[in-house]
Amino acid sequence: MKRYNPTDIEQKWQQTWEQEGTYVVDLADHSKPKYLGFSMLPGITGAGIHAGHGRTFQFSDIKVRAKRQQGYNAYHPIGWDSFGLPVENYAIKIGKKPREAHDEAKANFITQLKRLGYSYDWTKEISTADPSYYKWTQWIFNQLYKNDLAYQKESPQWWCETDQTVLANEQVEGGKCWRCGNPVVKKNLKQWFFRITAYADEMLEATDDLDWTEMVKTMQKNWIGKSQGAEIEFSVEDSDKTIMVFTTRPDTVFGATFLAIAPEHELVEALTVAETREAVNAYVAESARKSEIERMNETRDKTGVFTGSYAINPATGQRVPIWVADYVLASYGTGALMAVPAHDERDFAFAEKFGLSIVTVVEKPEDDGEAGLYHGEGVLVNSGHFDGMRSEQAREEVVAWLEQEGAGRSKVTFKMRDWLISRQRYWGAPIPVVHVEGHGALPIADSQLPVVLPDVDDYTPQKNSGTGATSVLATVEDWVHVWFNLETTETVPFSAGKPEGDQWKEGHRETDTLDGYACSSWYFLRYIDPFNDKQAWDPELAKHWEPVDFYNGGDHAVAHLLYSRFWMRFFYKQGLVPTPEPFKRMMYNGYILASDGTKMSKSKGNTIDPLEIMNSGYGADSLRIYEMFIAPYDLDAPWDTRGVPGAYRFLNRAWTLVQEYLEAGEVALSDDASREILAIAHKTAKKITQDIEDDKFNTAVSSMMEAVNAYFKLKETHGIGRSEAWTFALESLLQVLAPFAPHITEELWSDLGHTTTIHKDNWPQWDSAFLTSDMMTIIVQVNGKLRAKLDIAKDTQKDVVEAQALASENVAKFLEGKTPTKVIYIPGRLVNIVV
RNA sequence: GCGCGGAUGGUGGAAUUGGUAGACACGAGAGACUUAAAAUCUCUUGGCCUCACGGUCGUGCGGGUUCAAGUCCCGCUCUGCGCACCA
Repeated sequence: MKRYNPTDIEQKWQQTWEQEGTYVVDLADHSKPKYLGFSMLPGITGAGIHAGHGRTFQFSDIKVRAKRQQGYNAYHPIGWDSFGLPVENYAIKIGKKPREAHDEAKANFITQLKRLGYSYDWTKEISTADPSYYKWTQWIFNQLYKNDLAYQKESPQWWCETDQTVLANEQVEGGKCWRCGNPVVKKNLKQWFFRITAYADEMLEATDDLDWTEMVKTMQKNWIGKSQGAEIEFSVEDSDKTIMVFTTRPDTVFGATFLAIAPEHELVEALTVAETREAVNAYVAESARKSEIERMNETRDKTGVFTGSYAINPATGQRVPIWVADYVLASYGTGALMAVPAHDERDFAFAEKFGLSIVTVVEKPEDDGEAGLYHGEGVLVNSGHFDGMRSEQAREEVVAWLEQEGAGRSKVTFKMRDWLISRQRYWGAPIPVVHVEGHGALPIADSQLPVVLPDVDDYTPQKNSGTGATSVLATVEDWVHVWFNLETTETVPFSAGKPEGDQWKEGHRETDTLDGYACSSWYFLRYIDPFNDKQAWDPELAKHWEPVDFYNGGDHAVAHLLYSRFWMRFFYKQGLVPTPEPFKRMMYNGYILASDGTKMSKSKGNTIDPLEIMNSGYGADSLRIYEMFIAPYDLDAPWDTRGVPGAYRFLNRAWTLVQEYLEAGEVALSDDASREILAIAHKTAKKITQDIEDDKFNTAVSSMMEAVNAYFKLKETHGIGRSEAWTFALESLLQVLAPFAPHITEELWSDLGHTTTIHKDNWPQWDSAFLTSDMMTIIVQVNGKLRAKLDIAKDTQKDVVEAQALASENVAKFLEGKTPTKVIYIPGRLVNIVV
């Protein structure tokens, strides 16, 4: 009998697929329904992938393979997240130039991915660091700029001293840099931003309707962080100045007994009186010295200092002291708040510490134990003509009243900030802008894109330290220094000499580069038109191919997915894409943990290299089966070294079935035997189809194992060989197994005499006639406990079933002669006898 | 602190969404084949009582609803993840 040798057959079929272009897609072919699915763009952060990454890529492979077999024009594209900090830091680590380090590592990635048998269309591979790609990233920057969604602003921003660059809010994780893990500090810098907040509200609203893993949706909603509230204006006593505060509880305005403003607030200086000047200056200086992280992580002890000024509470008309306190964030709301110590924990702590007055304005329900502080809803007191009103209602009425008085209005505030996209690092797409003295920062004409990243010998950020917060590009004089045409927005090198005309001005290129996340926020659109040199993509193709039908990954729950949604929404408004949301289905998958239960990581040396598993003789298919079988997709699961051999045993049994079938010749089966075999075949085909649709890959595998086990038993009782039933059973098994184990199924498919690939237009049709039996199993319970089972004809009437249930031996024993008080019959399922 | 999950055999995990708890796999044990081993095949495998038939307990803990609860409700414990002085 022919033996199962994965190494031989896998290599053979991979070559065949490549030669025959099995997975190559004609993007212009719209004759079949389309299916576009892939996993998050792999980044080059090391020399290759580990088993956990492999699992991630396989989810989309299975989804797309199944659709391809089901007759779709199914496209599984691949590309590389080549630009950005991860790649550059990897290059620094191995002491090579980024391009070189990237290309070398990429070769390993390709070897691994090809060996794993993913059905990528390799002819359409893209890389975000190719000038033909980032030309369009820069073009998108220009479009955003034109639509007032890209701007430059000086403000305090997160700065990573180790990586020598600013970071977006989304890239600061618990006060640490997402790449190097070192604490970050706030620095006041002039930076480029994308105005993602312009779409905050509509993205938030669209989130609920997405078919995405719930956790990711929740995280995104929290990140956007919408708060409905009001802005209330407090006038400063003996001054024409006013302080605007934001609050979500305007109903408590009568209880606002002091104001607290951030140390960075613009009015700190003006509000400080002579007697307090020294103390305030010291406090502000100390706050500035401390990083925001320190302020956060230090004790939650409230600190602050009185400015000496008072404001007037517009509701009560009373004067309230104005304090400077670092628990007020300059970057949220208005950087100032009205403190209502009776109804806010932080304000309460502050008031207690500094002996400020506490006025209750919402009555606490009796059953709420906490003393002196109540932040729930209730009935208003001490609130003038609002007394007796419920706080929910008062919230609106107080705002209406303040509005009438000209002292406030309702206001929505978001936690999400604009997306900081400039980086002081070399390895990224240059921001296509020239600074011209007296004219500001001006984008370069689309026709002159791409602004090519110049090659430099030493790109490391250390090279540049001391020159300030700019990238190493600032040192490339002949690249930076240009003549800029104010009319055409074209540039020529400064060294070429000044062209004719007053419109040509001396300028300097922007030396910051775009965040790598910018490059990966639109690649799903380039996938559908990867060679277009006239436009980023053809909107007509986008109409056909977008949105992405299936997307998955185990990271970037906020940043990448939020940015991509923002850009897609922008493109939608520009009429460039057919939908505002990029990913129809987004599956957020768990990780493979090392066998010790910790996260797999290169630095810990606990990674599993898929090549090693495959080379040890088990091959890609066994690895693939195990990776799907190990756990449901959304769970983290520890790697078990004995799992792959287990998967191999299953494939080997499937192999044995087919080989025995081929060697046996024809076999005559009784009708009952055929029916038994076909019942399993049809049931399995249906179950796997549904499981793949529902992303239940682990139970899909176990169902196939059950089928193979059942066939092993049936082959003993009825014999195996050529026959209608066995042929259908084995062929349908191979068809549903093909997305999981593409090589062995292709080999066996060919052994069965097929001359075309199993991987296209090949999916079993199940017949529900085989799924129903004319018998049913009825569970018989007494008082809810299982006592007997009945196998009876399906059309048996209710009273007959009940009579038989009552009559069965074991049941009678438990009835102890008593008459049942109640008999419950769930048709086709169970009888419960209550005594 | 707030938000979202999770807790089922020795292990990873199933369970038609209120209806046979523990599918499938790993591990373990026994047997067949073999001079022997590997591979392969077959059987057993939640605890306790019983030669068996069967019984009994059992899905983190304590209550509850129901004919019936792993599943629903209330109150806890532990745990993973995210956000974190967001007014």
